[in-house]
Amino acid sequence: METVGTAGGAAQRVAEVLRERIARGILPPGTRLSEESLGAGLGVSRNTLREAFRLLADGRLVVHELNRGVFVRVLGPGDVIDIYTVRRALETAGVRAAPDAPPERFGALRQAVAAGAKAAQSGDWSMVGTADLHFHQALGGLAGSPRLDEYLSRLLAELRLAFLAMPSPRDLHEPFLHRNQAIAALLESGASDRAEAELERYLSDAQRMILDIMMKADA
Amino acid sequence: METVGTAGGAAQRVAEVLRERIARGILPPGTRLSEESLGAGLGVSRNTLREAFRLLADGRLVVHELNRGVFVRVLGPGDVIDIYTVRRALETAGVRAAPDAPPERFGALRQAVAAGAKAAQSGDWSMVGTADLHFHQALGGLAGSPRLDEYLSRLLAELRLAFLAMPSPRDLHEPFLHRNQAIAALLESGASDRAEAELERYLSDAQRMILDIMMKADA
DNA sequence: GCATATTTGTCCGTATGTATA
DNA sequence: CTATACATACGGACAAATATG
Repeated sequence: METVGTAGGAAQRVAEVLRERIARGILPPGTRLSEESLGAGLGVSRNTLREAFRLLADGRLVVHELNRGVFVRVLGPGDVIDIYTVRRALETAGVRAAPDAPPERFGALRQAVAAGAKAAQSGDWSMVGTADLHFHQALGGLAGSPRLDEYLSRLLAELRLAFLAMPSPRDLHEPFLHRNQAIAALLESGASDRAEAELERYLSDAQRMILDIMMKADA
Repeated sequence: METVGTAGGAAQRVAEVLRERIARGILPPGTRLSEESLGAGLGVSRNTLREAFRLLADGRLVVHELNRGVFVRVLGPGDVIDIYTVRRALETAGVRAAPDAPPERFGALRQAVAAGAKAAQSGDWSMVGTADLHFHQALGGLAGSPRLDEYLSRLLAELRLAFLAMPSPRDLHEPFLHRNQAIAALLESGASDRAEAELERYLSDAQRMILDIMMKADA
């Protein structure tokens, strides 16, 4: 009698499932995560579920209000500004490390650019969005630092919450497709200084765009 | 009948207590944190303790080995290199933001420098170490980003684990006292470019020193 | 403002699986 | 290889807080 099939701990597994559902928008921001109903659906006890909640809360994907329960996080303008501040720090660190990075690391970059182009051709703008996130994860990855990777990964997972609230994924991601490609080209040609400057502009523009749409939606 | 006196959740309280004990060296790296013995001493159940463990594990202060329990983390050379990579990214981001930072933020900087000087006078080199960490936390704080603050805080808490393994706190911290002061002075005079360069050198030297001592201790 | 129902917070007992002596 | 110790996870219980009427 084994309810679990995989190894690695039940709480982590449950957290991963919930992370996925949140990223997909199945559990939209603001949703309340009831211990009872979710636990029944996932076949785990309340105790295990609570451990999973701690994991998610620490990743900022949910907020834990005392004696009220956990809710999928809703991002405000302040959060977006904050996230972009740290993105700038981490991604530019990766770009600055590019000259000393082993050539293999550029593979992830090329791959993400290719995935973005392919998704755009088939009109799957949601997938363009994930390819964009992969590209920027790869930018940070140039630093070759597991911790930097992890922090950036969390940050981008949070940012996805903002993407979910955007009305038109196409308007959101299309303008940045070729800019990713341009940054990748600059990096491969060894012009990491210009790549960094271009990245800074990219991030500024993207931040402004998200904030604009957010403000409009509030009105 | 309330066992707890404070508000905020038992798990978080327990995690905070353990964090403190780890930072103080009461629970040295490698120590095994038994669910049973600790729970009895803290007056909380295993369930609550397990939730606290998840929190600490996520902060990398303890490692959670499946079916074996949790242990206070022992840092290897790779961890130190990694931590300094991310420190560089986050702290230089703070320094680069200094010109646009409101003047109040420099107060934490001055305060940390003063605390370091005072602790050095009284020969309390452990306190010099914490003042050093406060100073660098304040450097990152110049960016005005809650998330950057949090990531840097975690990072420095981890680094403290390495400090605990160092034989002579004085040799470790004394050489850097005046360098913190110099960086602060450069920042206040508006020369953030030179401050950034100085900070980069600082971090390189500190990293090398810790690694040297670590290698020697292994032999 | 009050009483009730729901939900969370915490603890305990227990069965099962895994690692180690 | 067996036995012991321990972590993992479940389910039930009760208190406390919150939400609802």
